[in-house]
Amino acid sequence: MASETRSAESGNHNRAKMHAAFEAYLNRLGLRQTKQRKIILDAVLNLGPHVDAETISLQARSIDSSIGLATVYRALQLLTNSGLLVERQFGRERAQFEVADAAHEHHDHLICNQCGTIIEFFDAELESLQDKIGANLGYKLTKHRMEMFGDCQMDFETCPKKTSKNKEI
Amino acid sequence: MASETRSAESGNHNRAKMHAAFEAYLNRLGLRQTKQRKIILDAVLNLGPHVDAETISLQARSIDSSIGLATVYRALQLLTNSGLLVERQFGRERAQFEVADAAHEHHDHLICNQCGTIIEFFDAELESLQDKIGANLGYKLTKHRMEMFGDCQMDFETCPKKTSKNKEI
DNA sequence: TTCGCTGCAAAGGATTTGCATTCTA
DNA sequence: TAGAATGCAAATCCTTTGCAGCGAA
Repeated sequence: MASETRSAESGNHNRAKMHAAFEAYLNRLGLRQTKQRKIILDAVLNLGPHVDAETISLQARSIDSSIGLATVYRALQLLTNSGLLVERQFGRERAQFEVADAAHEHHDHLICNQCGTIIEFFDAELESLQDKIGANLGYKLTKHRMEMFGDCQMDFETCPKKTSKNKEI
Repeated sequence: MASETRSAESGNHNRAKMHAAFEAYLNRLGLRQTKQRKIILDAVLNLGPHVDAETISLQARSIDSSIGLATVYRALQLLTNSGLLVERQFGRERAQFEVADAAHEHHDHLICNQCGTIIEFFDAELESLQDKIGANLGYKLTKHRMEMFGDCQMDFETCPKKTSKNKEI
């Protein structure tokens, strides 16, 4: 009702702004700009909102096949430290990186049991209820993570990822 | 307010019943009862409500030093499959096992940023709000996971685990 | 006497690190 | 040119697997 959903399409963030922010971050720390880092950031921006390092690596390699996986991980760490990306861990699976869109700084996830599709949403009522619960327990909350699992209306037979995300975590 | 907390002390589940249930499970599948499996179940019951495989292994080895880590992992898998334990993954850290207490089938977690203390709680309002959000997004929820992070009142200087749990996940 | 179990060691998968070389500033 | 960054391979960390011998039923 009060929840707003974020679509899964990419490219709704300002590419130039992201690159500028990354460059600024690198400069601030006296680090260097390299073509690999630019390519890796582009790869993240080109892919969907939830990507793992291997996918990013493949995308980056399609631009420059010499880019090593270690470089991808190192760049992702920089991007995460700079605040441009957020790293998330769903269950035991490989880490997922997502663009920290300033317009949607915080959101939660709804994950389809069958196909693994991840829907992002924000719900103000949920946020305030959480703060209230934390306060009742004597804690001042600094952050939280909430993942809901459910069944979508996809054609499960053809869903490429079906069955893989349905474990207890 | 409506939230109920579960204390972190161990031993509030019926040890004999757990062993009986495990034996029944093993029998049902034509598997064998071994002293290792009994020791490992005991280790879990003796330790707190959130234990990792290594801690369980150490506890089990203190009873029988010949028990191998692989045996611990295999037994934990059986215990998880039988429904007696639930395996949880917090961030990138090692998996935590917890006794699936029938009286508290579902609960969420509040984790202290400083010391890593895990508080379990259940809040009916939160549960129903989550279902509502899922329904609004067109999903029928099957389960969810919610983790809140906050600061407790412990003496941070002496807290053995401080700083280790405060990463973005 | 069967096989399921065990312990050990080796294998796995994701991520990190060491190091000589390459390249940015 | 200095030293940061790269690519590669080796190393980690947690967990799983293969296998020969052990032991429950």
